[in-house]
Amino acid sequence: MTGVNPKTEGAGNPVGFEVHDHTHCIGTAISVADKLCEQKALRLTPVRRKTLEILLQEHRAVGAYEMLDHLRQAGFGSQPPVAYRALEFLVANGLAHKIERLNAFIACTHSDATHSPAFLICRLCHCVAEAQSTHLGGAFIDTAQTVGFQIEQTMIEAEGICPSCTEKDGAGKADG
Amino acid sequence: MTGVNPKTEGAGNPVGFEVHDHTHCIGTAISVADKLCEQKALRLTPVRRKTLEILLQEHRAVGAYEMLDHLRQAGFGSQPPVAYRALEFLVANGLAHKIERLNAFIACTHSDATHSPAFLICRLCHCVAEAQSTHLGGAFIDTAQTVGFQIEQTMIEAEGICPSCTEKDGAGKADG
DNA sequence: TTAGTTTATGTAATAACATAACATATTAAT
DNA sequence: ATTAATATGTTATGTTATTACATAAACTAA
Repeated sequence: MTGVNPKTEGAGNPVGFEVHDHTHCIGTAISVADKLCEQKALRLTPVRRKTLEILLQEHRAVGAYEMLDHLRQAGFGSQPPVAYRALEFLVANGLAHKIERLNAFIACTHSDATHSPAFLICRLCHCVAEAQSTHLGGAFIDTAQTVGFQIEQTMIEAEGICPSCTEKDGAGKADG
Repeated sequence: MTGVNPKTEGAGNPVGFEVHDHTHCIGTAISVADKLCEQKALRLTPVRRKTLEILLQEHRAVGAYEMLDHLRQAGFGSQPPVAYRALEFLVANGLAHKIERLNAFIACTHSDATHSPAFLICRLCHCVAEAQSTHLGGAFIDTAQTVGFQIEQTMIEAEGICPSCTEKDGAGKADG
């Protein structure tokens, strides 16, 4: 369904469009989440922690029902709210993001601060990379200010083809 | 459900965050659509035309099932594909956009050319304004190029509070 | 400790959004 | 008129998400 087989991923495999030590990044992210929850007096309960771990392991956008399968296998409840509530908690606290385009969720890779996420979504394999959006083009901000709209949150989702799929798909679509 | 009552809108009412002659803009948009379809040898059939008219009249994001209600009342089929197909046609040909955040559709207000839409979505009344995104911040584009991702389509959806709701909501949240 | 409160989890039921598949009808081309 | 292509109507089903309510665990204040 996604074109990615998460079971074959491991440390050193290419994920998120680049090679990195995946095991390390999971551990780091969990530590960061722990610290954040301690600071904010949030409860990173077993389901929530497990949900975050699954997102980190998969390292791609995971649908709520797919997450539910994982959670059930891990011994948690098997009804939709179990997954939706855990995901909601993670999103609300900046530990994960929802990719609207895919109706799916992904672990945040920049947990250090509140940020406007920007995503690169591969339409072939559904891999997702999170970029630092930092700020939008001035024209957009200007429009908002001119009409008196107060922006609270901005979402940028770019759809296209990831480097891995560009290779598989043939050189015809790449210019280099 | 949406906080907006479309039935009370008319020429001169504030819609899309600013006052304008709504009747005029509907007529213009339909003309543009007619011309575009003629040029591209596309068929703006009765259901499709009616669907576009409804989007233009509402001047806000309309869900597929809400659209279906309208279409049924206008004598068209009453099953989901009727609405989804018409909306798909409009979106595919740049006459409408899907707001992923709301699972809803809105008429395009810049039909003159292919463009990357950017939306301002009011989280209180679900009004939507379309801005010209033109281009994104360089950092984002750079990231894509660096990792070798080929962007095909970009979606920007900003959520916040529209000027109309800012007024109603009290001055507490506004700074002016 | 206990009682009361808040927060989180489990489950059932259902709502909301979307598509597949197939029959019929319309349009365009010959 | 015949054929092919496109569009519509309808049935059925798949997918995503929420409401509502019962139970359990964690916190608070005696």
